[in-house]
Amino acid sequence: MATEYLNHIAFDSVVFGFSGQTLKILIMEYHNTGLFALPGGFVQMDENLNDAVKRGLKERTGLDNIYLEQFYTFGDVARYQPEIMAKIIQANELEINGWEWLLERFISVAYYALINYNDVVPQPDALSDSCEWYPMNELPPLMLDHAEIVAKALETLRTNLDQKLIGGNLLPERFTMQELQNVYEAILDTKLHRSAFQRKLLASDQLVRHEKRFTGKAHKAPYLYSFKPL
Amino acid sequence: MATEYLNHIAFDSVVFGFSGQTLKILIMEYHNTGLFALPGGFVQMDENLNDAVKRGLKERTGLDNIYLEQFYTFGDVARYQPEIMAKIIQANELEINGWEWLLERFISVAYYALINYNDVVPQPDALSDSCEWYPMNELPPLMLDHAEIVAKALETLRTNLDQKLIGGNLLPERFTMQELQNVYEAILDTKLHRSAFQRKLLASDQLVRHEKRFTGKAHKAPYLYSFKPL
DNA sequence: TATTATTGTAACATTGTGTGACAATAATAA
DNA sequence: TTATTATTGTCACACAATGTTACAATAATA
Repeated sequence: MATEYLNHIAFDSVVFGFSGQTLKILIMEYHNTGLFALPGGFVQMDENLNDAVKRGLKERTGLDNIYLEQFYTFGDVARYQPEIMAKIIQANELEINGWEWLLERFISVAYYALINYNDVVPQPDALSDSCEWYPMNELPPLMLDHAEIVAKALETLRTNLDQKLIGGNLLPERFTMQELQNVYEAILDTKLHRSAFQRKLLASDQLVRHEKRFTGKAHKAPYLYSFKPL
Repeated sequence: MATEYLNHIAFDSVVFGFSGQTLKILIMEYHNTGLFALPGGFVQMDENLNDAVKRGLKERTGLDNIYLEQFYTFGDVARYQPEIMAKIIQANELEINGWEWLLERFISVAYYALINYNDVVPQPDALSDSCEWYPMNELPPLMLDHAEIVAKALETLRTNLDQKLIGGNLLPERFTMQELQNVYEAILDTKLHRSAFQRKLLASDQLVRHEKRFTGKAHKAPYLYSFKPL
């Protein structure tokens, strides 16, 4: 057990989803501790770092092929707080023997993921009793430096949003222009001009227009779009 | 010795300098091995990751207060090649005892730095017999995945260049507009329009104009500029 | 004093975006 | 059947940023 993973190295994932006009992320709660944390994990001895993160996400979300991007590695000494890890181990009634490696200092490589909220039923891991969606403005207090990790993830997502046009990863395959605009507004936390937004995205040559979606409401039906495959 | 550093964790630095119209980086050569590598190092048990990198750069360049940015963490299994580390240890006629930790798998956190070429006399470390500037297009074959690290550093520098206006870190305190344009052209590997470049940088409100520089040439003398302090 | 090379800046064209307006249209109400 | 309502797709205009060209200013030389 102790030699299964690379010591001192962890990863954490900020998994973004979009539902009800707001941006949400996955947060786990550890058994009987009141401790909330980002879903994360460790790297097996014979495993690529990126593959370890994909494996972790697969376990939490059931999804393969997730849009995933590494954004920063957190390595301050201040994140070394063995009491917290000891508390988690004890709350799970585990013998410390075999888990000593968890009590050492860790550097954490952080990733963010964009997934379609409706594709997922979040699954806790063995040490946790829940893995749930939390709106970005209603996060519980997070352990260690996880609040800082979330803040940097959002900052990176915002700067990458326009250049990579990745907003669509938070939506189902087909979506309306209004839905896509809602995603952008939730991420950037600003109102955008409908006309300019539509013009810009159509001009980007990255969308395909499909059939209209008739919702039964008394107004013009919007077209559905999807992103062109790479 | 073995417990002084965090096992499995390394850092590498891509140190950019500018001289003779071309972008250069620092490369080290290990004693009697023909192996070339980026300057890097390891993180002490009680040291922040970012501080470890600053310490490493201070040893190679003598400079404090370097413009430094973390850009990616490399963690593929393929970078685990203990033969190479063994070769370096043997070439330095060291006993393997005490250096076993170097033969394990490492994850490397990569940073790039921008420094004023003329401020530096590169210093090799104990295992190396040289630390020298190499033009970007005349790099020697680099060990492990260091060529990939350099490529990603340049890519990141290019995308960050405009938004952060960091080009000035590669120049002396005062410089002409032409010199600054040369830096941008070397980094982006494209020609820029003199007029548009000058207009854009003056409009950015980040430059201070100083006295002219008289070079003795038969033409108008350019103004010197410096970046406004943060 | 004319010449030369380079610099600082203006002028115009082109492109991208902010802002508002308007016709098209899907359902409902009269 | 027709008017009404809300929303959508698109256009028009204004303004800002950038590409492109031109030209006067100027430091040294011929």
